[in-house]
Amino acid sequence: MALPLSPSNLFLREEELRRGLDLLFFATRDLQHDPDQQLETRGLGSAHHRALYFIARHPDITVSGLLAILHITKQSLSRVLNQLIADGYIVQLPGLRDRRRRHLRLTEAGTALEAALFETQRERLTEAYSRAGAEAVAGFWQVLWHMIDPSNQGRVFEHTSPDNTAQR
Amino acid sequence: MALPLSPSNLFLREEELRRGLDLLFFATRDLQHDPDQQLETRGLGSAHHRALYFIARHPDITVSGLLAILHITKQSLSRVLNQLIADGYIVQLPGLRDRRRRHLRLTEAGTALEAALFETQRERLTEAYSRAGAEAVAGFWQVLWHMIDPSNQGRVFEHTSPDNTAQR
DNA sequence: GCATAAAGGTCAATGATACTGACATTTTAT
DNA sequence: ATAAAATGTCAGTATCATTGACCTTTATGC
Repeated sequence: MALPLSPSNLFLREEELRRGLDLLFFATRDLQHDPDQQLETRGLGSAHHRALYFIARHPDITVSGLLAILHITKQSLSRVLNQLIADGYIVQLPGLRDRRRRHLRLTEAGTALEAALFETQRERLTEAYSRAGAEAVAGFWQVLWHMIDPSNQGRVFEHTSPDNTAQR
Repeated sequence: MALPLSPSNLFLREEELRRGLDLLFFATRDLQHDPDQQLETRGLGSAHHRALYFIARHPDITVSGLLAILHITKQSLSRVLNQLIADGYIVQLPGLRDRRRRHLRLTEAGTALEAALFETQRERLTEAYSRAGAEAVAGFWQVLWHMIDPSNQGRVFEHTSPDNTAQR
């Protein structure tokens, strides 16, 4: 017969793990809902939002770099990028050091759109952060950080790639 | 000219908000990847997983209740539920008090499948919780909780509906 | 210099998940 | 008796993803 779990480890019981799954589901559900109207009026979807977001986050990221973040196929990404290019939200610039690489960058319109989409999420995020407090936010980051595959953790905040030399 | 932000509010700057978005993306991306092989071998997808999860979480939930959680149309949910019923993972039981309602319940096979899917996520979650510590987990919950629309917060941990009277 | 690999693009077919709109059934409530 | 609620279904469509095959351009290793 096993002893009851010590109180300090109660947060590892199944109910506490499922509570985290519940909260993650509802929070991301509501958070992703915010930019939707904004996107719909321009004939775009969540896939375009994700691409815009990470190009804003990592200026001059290559196609491979974006694929490594999004974990989709290049055919899927290609469709999304071509639409964003056709609509004038992003541009591709061949690399100087390696001209096979296409570095992705937001145009002025793309920067404006990405900022508008972020604005729809800002209030929810600032409300959540300020209601929870700075210490809670630190914990929030910690737990999420450790949920990420260690092999990917290194890439999360890598904002300047070692080869971001693009024309212009 | 505005004064610089006070250090106590630095966590509300845009970079800190975007950091949360980054972490949420990568953590949920990796977390949702875990059950995928398990699901694929049985011809199921993430939509089936979500339904199984919330039926496990809220035994005897009605179709309306599940729709309110998932925020999809009844046509979309119907397809998913019919597959799960056909495969013997869930059953529908008419309500005793209101026979229009269909209460959803996992079968033995459904309970086993849901448990197997949860197992694929358990290690990642326990690792994250224990590496981050109990205090961080509390913060993790707090921030996510405040990200949820207040109108929905009440329903998050409502495990026994006021009318869960189902046959058998 | 030449073979090979890397980075990227494209065509075609398909699958999973979602949507709108319309309509039907059963049961409850007024 | 009629209206409304809860659920189901048919039909068509959109979005986002997949696999597989093939191609071009450019870089690298020998």
